[in-house]
Amino acid sequence: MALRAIEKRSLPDEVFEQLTTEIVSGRYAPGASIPSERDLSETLGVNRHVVREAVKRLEQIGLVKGGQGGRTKVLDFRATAGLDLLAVVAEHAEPVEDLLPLLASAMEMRAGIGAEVARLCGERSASEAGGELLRIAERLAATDDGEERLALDQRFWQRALDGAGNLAYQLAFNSLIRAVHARRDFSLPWLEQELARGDYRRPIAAAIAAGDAEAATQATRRALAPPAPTDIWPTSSTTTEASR
Amino acid sequence: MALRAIEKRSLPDEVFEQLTTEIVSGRYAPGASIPSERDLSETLGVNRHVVREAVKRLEQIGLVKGGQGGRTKVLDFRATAGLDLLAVVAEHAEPVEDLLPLLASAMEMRAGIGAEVARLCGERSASEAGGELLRIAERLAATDDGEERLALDQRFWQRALDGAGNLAYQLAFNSLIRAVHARRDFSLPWLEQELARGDYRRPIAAAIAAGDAEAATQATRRALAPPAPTDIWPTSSTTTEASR
DNA sequence: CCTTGCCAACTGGTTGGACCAGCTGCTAGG
DNA sequence: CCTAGCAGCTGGTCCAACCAGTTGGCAAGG
Repeated sequence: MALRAIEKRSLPDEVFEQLTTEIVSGRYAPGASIPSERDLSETLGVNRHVVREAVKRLEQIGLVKGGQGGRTKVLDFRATAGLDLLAVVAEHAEPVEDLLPLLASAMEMRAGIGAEVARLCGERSASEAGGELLRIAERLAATDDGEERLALDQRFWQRALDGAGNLAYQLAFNSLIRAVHARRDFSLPWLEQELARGDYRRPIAAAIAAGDAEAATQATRRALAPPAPTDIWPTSSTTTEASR
Repeated sequence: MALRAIEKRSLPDEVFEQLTTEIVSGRYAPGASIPSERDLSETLGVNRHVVREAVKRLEQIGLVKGGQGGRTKVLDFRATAGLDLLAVVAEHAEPVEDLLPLLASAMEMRAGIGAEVARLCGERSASEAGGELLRIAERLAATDDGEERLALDQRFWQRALDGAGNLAYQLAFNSLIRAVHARRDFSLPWLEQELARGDYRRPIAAAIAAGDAEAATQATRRALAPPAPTDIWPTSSTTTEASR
């Protein structure tokens, strides 16, 4: 049963990826213009409508800005794009070295909003969420499979987010998850080392169940505190090889 | 000089807005299908490409999921969409009552990541950022104009984010800002009451400048702690009237 | 009767070609 | 030298097909 769903890539997907890589890697610098739709269409050998759709998607996530008449210009995504961009950048970061600080920042944010979500969940729905969180934490402590851990971890936080009742945190979490999933090869080792530091979800679940919001925050902060990235990801061997 | 840039709304923008409103307001429930591109194109009196672009944008932000052959289905955005959706929902929330918890959640998140950003900035670039933050805080304390306060507040956090050196927080901040800007009529009063509670940025800046990360976190938490939404936004009068 | 297989109708995906509308930069006229 | 104006570029929209999957119903076979 090692079968997975086939990823269907449409032509606009393809174009979108190429353009994204060019921009994220800096080959199209902020302020510069990307080629016209007609040029791209000819260069890439696809219809202009296809190019158009890809460019429109770039525009939506805040990588470029177009406008009738003028050329389409590359933006400084750090200033204009939203959190959804994180997954896109993670997927297309070109020197893989650029990827590490990026994923580290995502993990750091995960720790930050995790602590806050634990607090809110403890304050707002300790009794409702507590039991289920404890149950998930138990199963998390029992399994050894990396993929299953990742899934359970996600469910754990999903439940905590429900309890926290904050849409913004919920959506932010979704964005982060997407970024992390885009690079499982890097995120799985991270999770492994988190678990290697001991049973780390049960104290959180217990604090929430007990309605001790402050303790839940502290437990989360302790559990998700990031180590140095180099402790997890070997710097060169697999890395530079993957970047070719 | 009360002139503002004219907002150009393209046809896809228009279609996108209509569909978004239908979905966010729940008239197209999760799991249901939206009309086919051809139907929409005929109903709305625009070309199918226009409809197509709008639907593709919905797909990108995680409101619907399409696929060749099958119908395009509405997703449960709480589970699938990223933080970028917040601004979209804020703009299209239909019973305006739905808007209040949403903006409250955005403000709550702002407080949470604000505290974290202040900590990181204090840890990582106290000396570089401290001075400028103090200067902005001074100007913030000196002005009375709401719009200028909003702009300065944004610059304050922008500088702190630079100092924190965390791309994820940076992008999340951009997303939140967009959501808040989408509803200035609600966010300006919020900021007003924050300021009414006293000079609130200087303690943060001072703590950062002093390199006391923990104090910076605490000062931020205190300054941005949310009051009950009803203390700021009158529940009915202007609200229900705006919803018509 | 239920199952199985197939096909028609419908969906999104892609193409090509045309024209409209706004911006930009060069150029001819002052 | 400056400026008005036009030509040629850009993105925006439309029409009319055809390709390629999915779906659901219908009919043959068990």
